[in-house]
Amino acid sequence: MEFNDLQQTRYEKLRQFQAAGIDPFPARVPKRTHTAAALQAAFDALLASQATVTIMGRLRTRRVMGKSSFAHIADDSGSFQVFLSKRDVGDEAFDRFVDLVDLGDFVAATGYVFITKTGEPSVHVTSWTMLSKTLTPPPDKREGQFSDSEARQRQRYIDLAANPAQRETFRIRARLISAMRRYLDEQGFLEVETPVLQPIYGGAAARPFKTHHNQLHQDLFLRVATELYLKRLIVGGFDGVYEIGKDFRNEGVDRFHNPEFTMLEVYQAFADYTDMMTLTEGMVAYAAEQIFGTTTLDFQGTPIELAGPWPRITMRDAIHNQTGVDIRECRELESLREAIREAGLKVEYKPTWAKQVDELFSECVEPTLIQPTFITEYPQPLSPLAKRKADDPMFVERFELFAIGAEFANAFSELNDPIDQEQRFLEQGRDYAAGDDEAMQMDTDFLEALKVGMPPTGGMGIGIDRLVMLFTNQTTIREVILFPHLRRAQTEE
RNA sequence: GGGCCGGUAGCUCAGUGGUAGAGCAUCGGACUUUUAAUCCGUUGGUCGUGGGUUCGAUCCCCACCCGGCUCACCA
Repeated sequence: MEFNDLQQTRYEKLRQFQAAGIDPFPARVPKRTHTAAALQAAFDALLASQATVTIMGRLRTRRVMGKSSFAHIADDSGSFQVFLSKRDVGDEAFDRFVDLVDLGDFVAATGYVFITKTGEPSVHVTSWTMLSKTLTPPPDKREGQFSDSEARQRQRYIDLAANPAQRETFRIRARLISAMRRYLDEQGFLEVETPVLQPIYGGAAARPFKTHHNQLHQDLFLRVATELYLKRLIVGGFDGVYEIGKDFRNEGVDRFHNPEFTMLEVYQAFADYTDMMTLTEGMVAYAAEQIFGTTTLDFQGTPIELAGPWPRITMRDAIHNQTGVDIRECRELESLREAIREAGLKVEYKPTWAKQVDELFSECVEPTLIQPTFITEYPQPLSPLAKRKADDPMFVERFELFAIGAEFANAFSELNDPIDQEQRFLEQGRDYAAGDDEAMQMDTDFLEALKVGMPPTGGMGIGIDRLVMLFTNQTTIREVILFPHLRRAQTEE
């Protein structure tokens, strides 16, 4: 193993521990009586009782003054000051603490609590134990100094260790997922797991990752969505199912996209897309309330109000309000383009009416949606798995949820007519042949399932990572994923 | 993929066509109530990689790698 200068110095201290008969990586650990936070909470009682306490963690700072020393020991809950003196721990133990322990090392300290001259609750140490030697020094004794985003993401373990505040993001992430799971469980939904490796991918407009099963000589795709399997389960008779898991999409990486990301999809029998709106706003508000005790979050200085009901605006109205263009009046590509021209909008031309509507919406409306908003009634060709509106088959019963200018969720009244669904797949196939490499594949087994009969069903998918961004006030998805995708670093030889 | 910006000590960053700088960390010394302790001294670099121009390149030019922002595409 190769060491740099700093690591070499620490390695030599490790050898000195061993020479003194002390294992720098002991298997047995003294019993921890308190975390830093617990010690703080119980401090007054401990001060009165003078009970013996033991805390353990990384040495974060150390101030040596000849024959005594102050230090801070940091654990997952926070940090706590300890005080050592030669008189109390003995010359040998004191010198070892000063000479052989480095910042970042794990140590245990036992003693009794007291308050320093300057009023800081502290542990007066009577003995200490080496728990684990660290060879690589912490980047800086000051928190938050390890700030290079590339280094932080490549070596997340240093980021988390050096920037304890960073751990809070991932605690909130865990609590958010936990809260959503609890909400759905309490409503009677069944959590299920469906295949990640799929012979036919579908359920979203996206390019897949392709892999191969050697023994079966079979190409497989990593799922881009869980939708089509979850709907098969509704066919099977479950009233409500959900899955929280990774989807994989072979696309670019930016502040809203990671090639693998976490999605919640939920399906409810005998329900429609309006029920999904109620479910979505209820679940998100519940999670915020559970985690923060409030439904008002701050995102980059803007208060975001999550308490429902959220505005429900049709795509037609949203576009009309923002641009004056009425997509109901312009039902042909040419007339729509004409209206866009007349309105003086800078919108790229798209090959079909539906895609032109989508472009118009994305450019002119989406960035304006800061507070949670449901946009409803999408053009049918953009929605190959959604049920048509009874009074206007050019549109479907669908909504997407937007906030902070980005899309969060997508939901519809699920198409359960196998004949219509087959036509939609065929239409997708034509799109694919025409060069749309994100179009879905014909899934004949899914059609077989629909032939067996699927009740009217509402379905919804929501991007967990983006929700975590909103909940943790982060502007890039990389900050809410522990190990985001990065290009391979240059080979280090 | 396009445009713009960046990569210098372990970390955070200055800087220059002529021997490479600071703070913190490291190392040595002083110090028994410190608070990112303080004080004195010290070590540490293939200046992202590879070419080119030049007497001389970390600096100028070209290509590439990695990252950030942004545009395009998408949850």
